[in-house]
Amino acid sequence: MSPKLPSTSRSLPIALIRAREGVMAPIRDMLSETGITEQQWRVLRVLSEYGMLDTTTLADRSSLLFPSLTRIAATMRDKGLITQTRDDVDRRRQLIEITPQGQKIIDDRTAQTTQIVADFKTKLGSENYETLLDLLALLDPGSRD
Amino acid sequence: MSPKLPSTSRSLPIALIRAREGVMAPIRDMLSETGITEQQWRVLRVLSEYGMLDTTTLADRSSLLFPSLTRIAATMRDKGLITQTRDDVDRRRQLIEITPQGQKIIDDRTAQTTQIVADFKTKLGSENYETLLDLLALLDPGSRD
DNA sequence: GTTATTTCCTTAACATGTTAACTATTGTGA
DNA sequence: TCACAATAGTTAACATGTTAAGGAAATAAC
Repeated sequence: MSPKLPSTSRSLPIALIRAREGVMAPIRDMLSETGITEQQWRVLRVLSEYGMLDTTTLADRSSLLFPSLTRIAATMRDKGLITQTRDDVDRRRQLIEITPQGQKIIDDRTAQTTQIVADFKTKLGSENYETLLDLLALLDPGSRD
Repeated sequence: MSPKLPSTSRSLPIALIRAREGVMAPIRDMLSETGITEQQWRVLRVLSEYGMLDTTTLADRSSLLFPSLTRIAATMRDKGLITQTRDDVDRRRQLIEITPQGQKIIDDRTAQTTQIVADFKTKLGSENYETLLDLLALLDPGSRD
């Protein structure tokens, strides 16, 4: 006999989407004042943490697909948030770096962002929060099993 | 002193994105043969589970925004996967129902989908799997605290 | 050293995400 | 009943997601 599908209310993909909505809501509220998108914020965060990166590494660490990053980087370059330079050794490669103006966006929102994270930890409890990150990491295709 | 932002490798939004990528990968592989998208699949799943629904309820249960659902429904109607009818009592309201052709897509993939879900349960362990769903539900803005 | 392959990135095309403005229908209050 | 507000959806505009095709530079094969 044919097995039943799980109810959508107990579906892992849908639960992940909804959880993401919940987590992103306050972050989007914060970003709406800055004129940058959630993805642009992610790129700034990664560049701020790791310094100058090539496009491939940046896409990987920002969890963005290549074509998306191409467009996003062009937008951010036009806004003066990043710089793009060719790698002299391997001229296929492109190096991307955050500008002081980009870094300022991060710095100006650090306190708010920290508060948002703290609120979620409180909501879930520190232990649950860490457990959740660990379980999510198990589903990450990029992490080793 | 200004507090430090958490490393992006331990960021909840990014962890949710990556987990979703991992979960959706096999589902997308399955769907690529059918010619429908992940969101269209979700709409079919919800309609199959709940029967005829108005647009608002369908959008909510499918975790789709209104404008997205408007376009998706038009596409699915053209493909013959759903029907759209006006509510005679309240003519603002639109009722959407799955067609036999749409139901067939679900039925033909039930075994595969069930297997994918089973694989994830095995990968995480049944207990962790349920814990994960519970924790994700806590972040869902639609659920009661 | 020239062709084939691979790597890194861009472009294109279509679907969806997101916010805001807009239309049509229904409900309300004076 | 008439102005006003609320509700249900649509449309528009721009950004991103996703897959496929294309282009340029580096590498491998011969």
